[in-house]
Amino acid sequence: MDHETSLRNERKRGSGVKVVYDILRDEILDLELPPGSPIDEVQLSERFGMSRTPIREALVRLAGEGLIDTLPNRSTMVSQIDFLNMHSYFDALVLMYRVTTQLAAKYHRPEDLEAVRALQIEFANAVEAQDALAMISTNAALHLAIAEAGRNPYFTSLFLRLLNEGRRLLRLYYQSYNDQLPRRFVEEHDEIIAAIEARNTELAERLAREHAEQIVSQIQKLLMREERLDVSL
Amino acid sequence: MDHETSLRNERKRGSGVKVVYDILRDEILDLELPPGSPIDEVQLSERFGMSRTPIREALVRLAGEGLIDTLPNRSTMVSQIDFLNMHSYFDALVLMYRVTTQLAAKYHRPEDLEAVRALQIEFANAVEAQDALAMISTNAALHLAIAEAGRNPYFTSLFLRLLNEGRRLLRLYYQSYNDQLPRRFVEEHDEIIAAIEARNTELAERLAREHAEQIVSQIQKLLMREERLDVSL
DNA sequence: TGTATTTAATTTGTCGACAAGAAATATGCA
DNA sequence: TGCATATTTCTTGTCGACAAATTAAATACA
Repeated sequence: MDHETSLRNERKRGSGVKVVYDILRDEILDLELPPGSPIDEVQLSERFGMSRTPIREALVRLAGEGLIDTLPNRSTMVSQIDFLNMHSYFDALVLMYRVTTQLAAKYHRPEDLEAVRALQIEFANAVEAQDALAMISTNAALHLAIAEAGRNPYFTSLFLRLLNEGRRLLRLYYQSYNDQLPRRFVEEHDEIIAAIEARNTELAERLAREHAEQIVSQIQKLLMREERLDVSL
Repeated sequence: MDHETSLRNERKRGSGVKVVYDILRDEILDLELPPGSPIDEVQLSERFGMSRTPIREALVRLAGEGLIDTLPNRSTMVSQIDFLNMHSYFDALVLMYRVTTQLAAKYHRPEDLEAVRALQIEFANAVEAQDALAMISTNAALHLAIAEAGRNPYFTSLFLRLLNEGRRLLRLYYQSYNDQLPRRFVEEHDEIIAAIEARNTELAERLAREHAEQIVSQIQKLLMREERLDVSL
């Protein structure tokens, strides 16, 4: 009996949905469940050792965030990454980088910066260790912490969705993170954090914009390369 | 037997959740279910003539959009309107007005403008008839149609959420929409639509910003008045 | 009478089962 | 053999029931 099903009996009432939701969400974002993977309710209920009801509730929440697609009366599967409308994604991502960083410079409190700095150290360590997966997730966590310091839940929730989507995207290409580029991100983060601390909203916004555009152009390069590969097949 | 329960037998499989979701959503946004109202699952299942399972699924979706709050193992109720952090709301609303209108000027197609114009006529009619509820909902529909012409689903979905929240807010104060102000909105809409059609992104963005700030300052005036009333009690 | 502890009632979370719809398979017919 | 139709299998949507958690009521005790 594996760990998940062994929790069957000791599970607190009401905790089942959250467990299933968190695990599936991570598996989708880490591409352990790649886009298009079929989601079978009975299979999941066997795996997690619970009935289909809490499984379904977790699936409804995942569908609400666009992580899975549900065809009525038919199969449900992990949602595809939309490569055709990628520019919409980049537009939204850059704008949210800018606005959340700007607001962080305006509204942050000292304790916010502590959390941000801790994550920046984690990110630097991941870069040093060349651990691409850790880089991806700590980078998202860092920028989310900055967004939270900006104290606008509307922007923060959209940004979270975009960062998650990006986590999936970057996971596709994490091999190509290798040489000098990550270190540059570490330096850019330091500059952004300094601007936030100095409450220099204009500078923070500009740095965030440049940082975001760096990332976007990097992803676009990877996409281009991949598209060329596709064509050449 | 009322209309809703009479549909019990003729209901298509899978349609139940959507029906409950749509009806509850509208009732919440129209303040027929005011903030704080208790949501009882068995009561709803009796009202809609179906079991608790589809009701619960609809509630999970509503909770995902922040329209209801659920305390584990305890009651669930219509979420409060957060008057304390209203500036976050206004910041997000103004930015989404600006960016969606700008993108509409850039990416719209002829058929988009037809839909927008139809809604603008509806809005003008509502203003003429001094029908505040129709004004609120057609205004939201109009700006959502503009956002859809901009073709960025990330912005559109956040904007939808904000417009819904605003629908609830405005519904609180719809009495005070009376004299010359609404007509000004009609004119501003016309100018915005013209700028979009001319593909003048800068002008469209500026007009949308001014329009949004008009609306925000109007709401703020109403809030101020209300706050003063509260204090004087 | 007031407070603490038990008991009952209410409401949510979970379960197992059944039925409807769609896909896969099998059958009938030219 | 090729195609249309019927049957079976599989998955989802819905149901009614039960159990756990919480709240309200009732009882006991100082």
